Amino acid sequence: MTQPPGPLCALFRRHLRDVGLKYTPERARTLDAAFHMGRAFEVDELMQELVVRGGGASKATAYRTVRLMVDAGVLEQILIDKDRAHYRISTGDGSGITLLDPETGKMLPVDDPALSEICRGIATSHGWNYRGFRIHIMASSPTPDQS
Amino acid sequence: MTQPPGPLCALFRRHLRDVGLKYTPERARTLDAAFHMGRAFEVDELMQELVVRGGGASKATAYRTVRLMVDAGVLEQILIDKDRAHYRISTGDGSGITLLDPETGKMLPVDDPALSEICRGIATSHGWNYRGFRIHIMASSPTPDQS
DNA sequence: GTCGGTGCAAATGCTTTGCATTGAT
DNA sequence: ATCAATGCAAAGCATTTGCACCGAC
Repeated sequence: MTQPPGPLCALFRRHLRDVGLKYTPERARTLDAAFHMGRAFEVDELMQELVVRGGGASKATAYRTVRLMVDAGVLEQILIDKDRAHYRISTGDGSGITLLDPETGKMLPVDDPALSEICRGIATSHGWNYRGFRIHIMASSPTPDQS
Repeated sequence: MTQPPGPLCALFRRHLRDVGLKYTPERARTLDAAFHMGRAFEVDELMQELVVRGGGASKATAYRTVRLMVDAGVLEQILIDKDRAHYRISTGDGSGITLLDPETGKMLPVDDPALSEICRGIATSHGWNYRGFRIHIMASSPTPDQS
């Protein structure tokens, strides 16, 4: 059973402690499952992954746990589809560029320093106080076969 | 009564004709109102604007008309908030940049042709088939007083 | 025994849809 | 008369919440 990397786990545990909740085996399994999705996912898909890994969760619990992970900064919500929320393991820096295939959910974080400068410029030129940016570049990934 | 620019109107009328519907005064007013929002808006806000301009619309009609405008390519849906759909006058290229104040929820769609080129470049340099991009620039909006 | 965890079902809130009425040609 | 537009209320759907029961310390 591969464990998620320490930092994620620590982040989650710290948050749970801060709000007076416990790091239960259930929640550990959910974190584990989220980490092993390896791509953006919906709550539904996370629930399926939990079942596959043994020991599912009710809809209510799944949603509650996902929210906890978002609050903890372990997951971030990404907006691809108006109807269903998608999540992924957080990039952690609040800003980021992500190549994203809307169909498969596959993601690839990329970097481009020039973009952050441009974004900052756009904000200031409108008189806004720049904080950060998030870019989703929608694209079809090369070959769906080779995950 | 300021009319929306011809191209938008033409786009809308053409689509309506294509699907066998009419360009009624009601729809003209809705297009007009959407154009004059001058910012991203929710369906609710569009309904309020319609009331202000005289002659509101029922929830059902408002939603239906917004959908028609999206289908026509006059509006595009922007994904900022999971709970409510936001729309704005289409930039035409399926991509969009939005200034977003996380605290107030205020949004301002902006344009920057250079960015789409950069994003396209990023996607292709990774071997992905570019579709579009979405940029959220987080920033604090200026105080409303000095608008 | 006290707290929090969980699941079920009911509630929410945005959005869509069914249906009867209304209006235009 | 026909065909589409409109409004109301009901339906849909993802998500949240109320509540009762269960388990750990």
